[in-house]
Amino acid sequence: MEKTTPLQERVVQAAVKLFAGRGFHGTSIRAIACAAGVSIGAIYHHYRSKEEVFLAILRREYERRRTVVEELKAQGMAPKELVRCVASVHFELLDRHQDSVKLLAQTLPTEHPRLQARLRALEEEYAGYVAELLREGMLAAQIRQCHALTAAHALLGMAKAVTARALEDDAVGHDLRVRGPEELAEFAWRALCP
Amino acid sequence: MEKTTPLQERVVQAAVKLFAGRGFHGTSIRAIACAAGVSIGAIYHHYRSKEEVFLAILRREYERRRTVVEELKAQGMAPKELVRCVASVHFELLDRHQDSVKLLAQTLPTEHPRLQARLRALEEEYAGYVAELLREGMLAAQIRQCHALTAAHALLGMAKAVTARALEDDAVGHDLRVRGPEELAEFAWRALCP
Amino acid sequence: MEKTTPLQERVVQAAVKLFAGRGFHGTSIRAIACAAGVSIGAIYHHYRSKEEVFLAILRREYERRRTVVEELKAQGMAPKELVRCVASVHFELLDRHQDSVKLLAQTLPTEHPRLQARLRALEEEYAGYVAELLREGMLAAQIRQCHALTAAHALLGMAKAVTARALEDDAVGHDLRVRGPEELAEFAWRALCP
Amino acid sequence: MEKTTPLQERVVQAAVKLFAGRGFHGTSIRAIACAAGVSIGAIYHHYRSKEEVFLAILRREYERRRTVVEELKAQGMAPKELVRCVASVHFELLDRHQDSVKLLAQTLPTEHPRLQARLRALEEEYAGYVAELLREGMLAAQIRQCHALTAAHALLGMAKAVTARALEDDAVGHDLRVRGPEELAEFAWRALCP
DNA sequence: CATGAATGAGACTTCATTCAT
DNA sequence: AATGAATGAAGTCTCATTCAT
Repeated sequence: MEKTTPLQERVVQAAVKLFAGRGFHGTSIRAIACAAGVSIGAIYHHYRSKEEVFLAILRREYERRRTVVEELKAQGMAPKELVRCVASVHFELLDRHQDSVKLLAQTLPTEHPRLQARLRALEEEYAGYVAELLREGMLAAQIRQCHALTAAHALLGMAKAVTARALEDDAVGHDLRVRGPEELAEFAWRALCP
Repeated sequence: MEKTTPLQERVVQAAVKLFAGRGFHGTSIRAIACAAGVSIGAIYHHYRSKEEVFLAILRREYERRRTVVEELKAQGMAPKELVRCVASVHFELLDRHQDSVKLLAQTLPTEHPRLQARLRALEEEYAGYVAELLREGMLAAQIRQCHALTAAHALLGMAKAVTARALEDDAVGHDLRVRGPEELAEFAWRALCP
Repeated sequence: MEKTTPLQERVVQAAVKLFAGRGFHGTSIRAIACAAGVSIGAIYHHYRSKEEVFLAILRREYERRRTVVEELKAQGMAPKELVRCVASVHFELLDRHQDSVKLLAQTLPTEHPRLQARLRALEEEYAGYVAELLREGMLAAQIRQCHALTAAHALLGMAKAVTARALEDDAVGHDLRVRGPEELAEFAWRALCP
Repeated sequence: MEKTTPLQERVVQAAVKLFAGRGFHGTSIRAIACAAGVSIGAIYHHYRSKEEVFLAILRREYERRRTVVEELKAQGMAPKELVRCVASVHFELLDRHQDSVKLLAQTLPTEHPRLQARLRALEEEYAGYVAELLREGMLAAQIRQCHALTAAHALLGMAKAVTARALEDDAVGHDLRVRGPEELAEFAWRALCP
């Protein structure tokens, strides 16, 4: 685990909020420094570049999601239930981590040319993790035989899209924040049940 | 229908390729002008800003997708089949329009702060169209009762994610370009069948 | 006298209004063409450049002012009265030619580097004309002995400044449009009476 | 009092010279940066925009003129003498601050559409200050009853025009630089004496 | 460790002007 | 005569990053 200083914590928190609201390019280092109440130089002491700040955040978020699922698994949750959780884990985190959920739902590798490869690797890593879960489920005959990685991407893609829509502040958004998790879990389960 | 001059056609074609490869921010107007073999001024003669070029492209692409589905519907295709098509329409277009497919699979409203609302509206419009298809399917008892708009976003999100992955130039990508359409259609159909 | 086609008339009228409101640089040829309801090309048929349009207007305005004074002189008005008129001639024209008065009151040779010399020449020409009037007044002992060109510039400068202020749409502006001419004439006369 | 860094001082000095010579639009930020021997970014570090540089200069110049008059007043100079000074203060400053005198003599609110209001406010503020001087003079019966603000604008307008002419590098200009102050003071005094 | 002034490349955009039709 | 699409130079401004203090 990365050790983070209090300053890093402040930077990350400010950055998450800004990146989520205005995207990678819409957020300047200066804005982050300002929002975090630290100097520009201080950020460059801890991160090589703006891109590194961005990546550090995404890494942490994907890690967080894996941890949630890993704990459920450790508690003996069955694969068929895990699939539902993967689908709705964004929603579970919505209350306490709205900004980071928004960031994840709104980030695509295209966000920055030079970052493409690394962002993709991050997504692929998480998709690979989910695919592995699916394979275990297939072995346990709790999930239908299918192309695990495709299914993983489909699963994550749908979760991302619905979450993004749920974050809108309109009638549909409000509705989705209530019914989204269940709808999504149901959707996922039906698509993957044997 | 928008009439497009030959120059506009050249601009759009160059822009699609660049936006798809390097994203909105990674693509400069100069690069587009260069690639299209026109002057910078000529682009601004036809489009108010870089954002307008981007929007014009996306509008056209969504329009194209709607047209494809609309034609199938006109030929009498049943809702249960239409759902499969919506899921795999990106793949249908892959051969002739690789760049635009890539662009659509890689674009999120966050791409540009000032564009967010309009990009979202575009996505929402298409999602609304798909939701309407689903509702018709429900009436015909060919699709299970569900929250149509959520299902539409889920459907499109999964298609987007899988397509994006399929566009990668690695083993999985190649594999997906072959098996993706069927997997996706199956995934969608299972999730939505009565 | 320059002959002007109807098209030129439309161009000049539109240009005066725009130049007066937004200055030389704030006014584009396109805006003029648009406001005049003619094509850009048409403007370039009649004027070599935007600068020529601007100069044509200023020439016409200075000419107009000279004509007004010249007519009064032809009617036998005494030098001491003419001085008052020169001071307030802007106001005389205010009702029918608000835009051009505004333009003249707000234009300085600095408006455009490449125009400086020619604008200055125009101002100098008019100042020279006024200086000549003053010299005639001195000969007739109706005006005190003074450095005529200095006095002319002072006279025109004060008229310009007060007119500019009078054109503002506030309480002082309204007040000045009523009392300005008399105040100005009095000011000028006291400064120049023997 | 605004504290100015050495860099700001260099920027302002270069900017004054350029603005005076080529006007606001004829002077590019790049040219200022070049002439000041600083980077473009450095200018934007200290000023929000080119307009702010321009305004900062004008503010300083008007301030300087007020200070000159204020000091004379503090030394007990009578209103009737102060009027003469206000008229010729530009000339007093000519030796040491030729560029800024030129700038002031050649600047009108129209210089830039978006700046109009603020430039006008600056002029109006100074005119208001002069009007107040005139009112004090009227109370002391050293200046004739008149509309103070009109008189102030007239006074400043004439000073501006004569100064501008004096700055020309021809015979008249040379002549005016010698006789201008006295002529102007005389002109002003006659126009305003009881 | 921390600061923030300074850098300068590069982005978007405007606009006077030209020229084929 | 008239049109307006096309040009491309030039302008303002932003921003990631560096470095002396």
